[in-house]
Amino acid sequence: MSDENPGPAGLPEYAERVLEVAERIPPGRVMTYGDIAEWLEEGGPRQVGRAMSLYGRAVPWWRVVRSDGVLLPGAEQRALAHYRAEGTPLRDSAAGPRLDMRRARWDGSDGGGGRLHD
DNA sequence: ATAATGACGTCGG
DNA sequence: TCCGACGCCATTA
Repeated sequence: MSDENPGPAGLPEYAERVLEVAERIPPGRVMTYGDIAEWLEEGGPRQVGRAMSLYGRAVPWWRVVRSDGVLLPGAEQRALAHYRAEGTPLRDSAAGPRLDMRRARWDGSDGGGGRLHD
């Protein structure tokens, strides 16, 4: 049987962990698919992306982004509105606004002294 | 079992 | 900066 091991919330355990991290990302900051995978020490960027596409609608999905800072295809306007509202660092490129990963990327550590950037 | 697909990532040109 | 080729890995066809 194609078992998915649904957790208490009714979704696969792995997806549940991904969503848990996504909810942890502070406003104005973002995390990449790859970073979340490493942080979980399980799966890879594509698995995180899959989990988000299937179950991520209930969490701040706009804070989970690609490493190159490209806005989520198909939801660019929605994402942009959130970024502006949260003050997420953006960058202007010829093709349009992109995330300024250098400043927006969050490593998973809380602000309490554990910041590695900036 | 093999091939194609996807909310990815890195590298070379 | 932009674009294509490859690598990666679970799911689908």
